[in-house]
Amino acid sequence: MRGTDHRSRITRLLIRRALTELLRQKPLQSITVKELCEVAGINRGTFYAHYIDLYALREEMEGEMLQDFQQALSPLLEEEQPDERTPLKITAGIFQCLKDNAEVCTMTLGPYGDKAFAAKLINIGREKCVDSYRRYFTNASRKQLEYYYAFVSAGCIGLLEKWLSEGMTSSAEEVAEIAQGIMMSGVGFLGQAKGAERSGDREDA
Amino acid sequence: MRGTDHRSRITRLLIRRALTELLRQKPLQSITVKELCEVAGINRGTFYAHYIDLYALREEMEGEMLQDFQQALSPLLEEEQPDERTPLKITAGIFQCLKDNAEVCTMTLGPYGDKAFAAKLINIGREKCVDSYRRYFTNASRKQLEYYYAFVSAGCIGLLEKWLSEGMTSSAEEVAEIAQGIMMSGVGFLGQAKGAERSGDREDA
DNA sequence: AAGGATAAACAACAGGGTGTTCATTTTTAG
DNA sequence: CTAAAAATGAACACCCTGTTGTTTATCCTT
Repeated sequence: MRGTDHRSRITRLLIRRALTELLRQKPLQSITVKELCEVAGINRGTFYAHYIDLYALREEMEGEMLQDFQQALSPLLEEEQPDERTPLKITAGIFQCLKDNAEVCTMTLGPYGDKAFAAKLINIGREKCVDSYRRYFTNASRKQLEYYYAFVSAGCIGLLEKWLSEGMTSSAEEVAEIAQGIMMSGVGFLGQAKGAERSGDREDA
Repeated sequence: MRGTDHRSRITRLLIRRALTELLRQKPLQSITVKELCEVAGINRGTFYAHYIDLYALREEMEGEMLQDFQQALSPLLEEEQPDERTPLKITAGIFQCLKDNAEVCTMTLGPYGDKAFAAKLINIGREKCVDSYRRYFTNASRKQLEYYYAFVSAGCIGLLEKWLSEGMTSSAEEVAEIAQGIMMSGVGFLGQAKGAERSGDREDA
């Protein structure tokens, strides 16, 4: 990588914006360096002065998103104020962080996103969550805990994709409540089933 | 596509096997026609005699998997024997079908799989499921139903990926029970939480 | 079994993207 | 203002692509 020159920073910004733009339309593998440089309005040689290839570029951007993500999460996961961090607040914090990084989310988790990155995201939370489950559900088998995590982590990303596809019009809290509700109660989240109906108090609009 | 000649069928078999083989190692976009032909042991020109490009090849294979899938599902979804098709049996049938098509599943849903195909799979069940939900959960909003489906369909695919990564050692029924359990009860699937413990009857080994 | 038809193998081609190098111009920083 | 750093444009050999034309092998029919 080149230095912290004013021009260097601008060039890298142009490159990143071009990639974000192009990843809205097609997968990385269908994007050529030449194409990206035309969109960015820079010389092709200049690209190679900054990055080895398109994959290195995406990796850098994903890495920064990952840092943001972990940083935004750390206060929520700290041991110091266990009274403050209710499950819902943690979930809401996660979705808020995702909303703040909407562009990168689209890039990495949208239709032309990077499956490997999604897997990485999931893995970050895995141990912590499974350990946490294990403390509360002492009778569940390790296998059950792992499968539960596999399901709900993928489910959350599916939810996020849906949210993205709708332009993230709902608030982070709202989506977090949905995720929370499903993870906690399954279909129970949808309210009383027909036939077992009662004077319903539910949480929809 | 060429005719049904004996040689043609063998050639196509070789091509398909080569693609399946290569997709274990890298995404389609990183595979060249040249490479595939070397693996398949055929001439590069011969490939173009059968397929337009690698994407057409994959599409054909995915299409066949999709047909298998819908065919395996149709008896489960028919209206004729509604007493036979309990939710668990349907779910088990789905996972059994996925297990029968393990190779294609790895190809399309594994680490180097095709996000678009997963999305297509999800969309197939969407309307049917949401309509079905709507009948049972008359008080839930459309948005809740859609978000619930987005979550659990993605969750099921996440579960499938986990299952695949473990070589599908568990039975289809077992995985179906897990999926069913989570979808129905959320964390409740994991048994009684600590603090609210009672003489537990759970379903693990 | 012979012969016409079909498909595969082979070779050659232009076209386009890659990654690198070099000389040149522009911009930044001291 | 000057020297260093960065961007540019052009050129390059390389590899993959997709196509075409020719030759060889295999098939199906008679």
